This record gives sequence, structure tokens and C-alpha cells, in this order.
Amino acid sequence: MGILDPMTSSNEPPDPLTLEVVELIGTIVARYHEEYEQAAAKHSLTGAQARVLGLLSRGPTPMRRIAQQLKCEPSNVTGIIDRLETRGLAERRLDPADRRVKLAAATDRGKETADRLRGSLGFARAPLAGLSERERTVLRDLLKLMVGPDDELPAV
Amino acid sequence: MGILDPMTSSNEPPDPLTLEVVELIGTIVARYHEEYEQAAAKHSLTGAQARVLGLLSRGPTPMRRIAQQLKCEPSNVTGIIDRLETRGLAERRLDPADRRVKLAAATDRGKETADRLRGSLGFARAPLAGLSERERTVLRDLLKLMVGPDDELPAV
DNA sequence: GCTGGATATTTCATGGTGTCAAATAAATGG
DNA sequence: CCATTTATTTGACACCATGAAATATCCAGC
Repeated sequence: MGILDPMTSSNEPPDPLTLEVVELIGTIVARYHEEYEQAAAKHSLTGAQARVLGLLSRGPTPMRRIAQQLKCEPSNVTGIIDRLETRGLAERRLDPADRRVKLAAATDRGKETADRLRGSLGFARAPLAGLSERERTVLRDLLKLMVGPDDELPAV
Repeated sequence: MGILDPMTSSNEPPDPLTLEVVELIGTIVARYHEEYEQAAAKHSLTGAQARVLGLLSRGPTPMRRIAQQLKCEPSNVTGIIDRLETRGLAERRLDPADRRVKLAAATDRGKETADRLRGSLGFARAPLAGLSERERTVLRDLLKLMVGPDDELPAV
């Protein structure tokens, strides 16, 4: 399971090395979020709106699926899409295959915004610039080990 | 500067390796947050409340300082402390040195809660369990390179 | 000492995010 | 055809967050 899996958060004495890594990750997480919000704000979007718009830019998506990716209740997505819709960045379409579902889709303006957003989100590149290709390869492999088998794709 | 430093988020073609690392970090960030919220929820706290309680467990803290650590407006802290206070986890004290400031402090119950919280927050240990000591050392060094000089401490 | 400007906190209005429960509509399987 | 399940929305509520304005206090300079 994940980082917080209760079954594995044992009572072993936390060794200093592990604690150091944990703290480093905490720092990275804090920066990542802070800067993600800032990037979104530059386009007058909240973090949630930016995330959803990013999802939509991959193609029309059922409301339910968005909720799953965001790990929140479907009723919450309604509001987020509402706000994107009133700003002309997204629209609702009917799914011809199943009349219960509504597909949220990015409008052209929405796609543009998502593109510009992705541009300013090249961010995590910056700190990696200080690493050689060899170092980045090692880092990737270690992170992969940490993350485990990729059965779910990130919504960020 | 930080991860999102606009001066360095250049227009170079993003190489696939870097993108992969970025995505992995995104995954870790998402998990970290999700599981932090869950851990807080187990103690009937929101993420923000858990963070503040963690801060308070280090000692009485002026409202202003809390806002700085959370990187939010002071007026926001008022509400968070209010809610912790009505639940008997925190209290406001007057600063004898400066009668303008109020010190938020964890009550005994608040300290207990913070301790239990810290316990369930050993989480990031779990995914590191799969790494050997040697691997963790390499990971630490690479992350250190990424994070850069530690001039600010994380509030998470 | 007094006064003017800075500082710390709170209050109020407002908006976004999130949950839960209930309503509606449509699919699906007996 | 009917009961059940599934997808979405609505409404009520709590929390987080901001910004502007009010209050109280400090502090510097006169």
C-alpha cells in the first residue's frame, strides 16, 4: 500500500537516516504544493480547478471519473465544473452511450489555459537541473522503488 | 529560489527522464497529502488543525508566527485556534512582554493528541522500508541536492 | 508625556473546497 | 416490468482562506 499504510508503520525505532529522508520529502511536498497553487493563481485558477482542467485536457471525462482521480465525492466535482463552466473553460456534454453520465470537457479556451498552465508547471525541472543525467536516473529508480508498482496514475 | 522559480523554468525541451522524475514526485506528493489528511482525520482533526497542533506542541506561539509558518493570513489562524480551543486542545494566553500578542498553546489534551498524531505520522517510513541503507543514503543525498541549502524549515 | 505610525489580533463578508443525505434520472438484471 | 444499482445534482453544513476594517497596544521622536 501507500506511504501511510498502518500495517507497516511499525514501532521500530526510527533510524536517523530514514527520518532525514522523510523530512526532505516533507520539504519537497511543501514546496511542490505552494508553487502549484501559485502557478494556478497566475491563471486565476485555484489548485483544484487547475488539477481538473489538467485532467480534462486529456479528453472528455465523466464526472464520476474526475471524482475518483481527485479522491473526493462526486458532488464536489459538480461545483468545480460549474465554476470552470461559468468561466468558459469547460463544458458538459451528454454521453451518447449512457444518458446518465455527463462528460466534462475542456473548451478551446480551457485547453489553451491548460497548456499555458502546463508550461509554468515545468517547475520541478528547475531543481533537477542541478543533477546530472546519471544522478537523475538513480533518483528515478529509487523513487520508483518507493512508489511501488504503478497501478494508479497521479492526478497532479 | 524554489522549485517553481520562473527564471529557471526555461523553455528547453523537457527530456523524458526529467519528466518521469517529475511525475514520480507528483505521485509521492499526492500520497503524502492524502495520507496526512487521513491520519489527522483519525484524531478528528482537519489537516490544518493537525499542522497547527504540531506547531503548538513545540511551545506557545504567537498567532502571527503561526500564520507565517502556515503561509496564510493571520485572520485565518484566528478561526483555526478558535476551533482547537472549543475542543479543549489549545488555549490562548497573554504575552506578558507584549500585550498586543496572544500566545496559542497546546493544552495537556492537545499535547497528547499531538503525540499520538506524531506516532501515526511515522508514515513516510513505510515506503522506505523497501530500500536498503545504502539506497536510502543515496536517495537522501540526491534529495538534498534537489532541495538545495536548507534556509527554511518545513511546517509539515 | 504625547502623538503618529507601525504591529497584533479579531471581526465580518465572501468564495472555494469538501462532506453527507436526499432527489432525480437512467441503466440493468431478474 | 420491477427492483436495484449507478450517475449526477441539490441543499445544508463545516472548514480554509482572503481582504478590509476595527481595536488595542507598542514605540519613536518631539
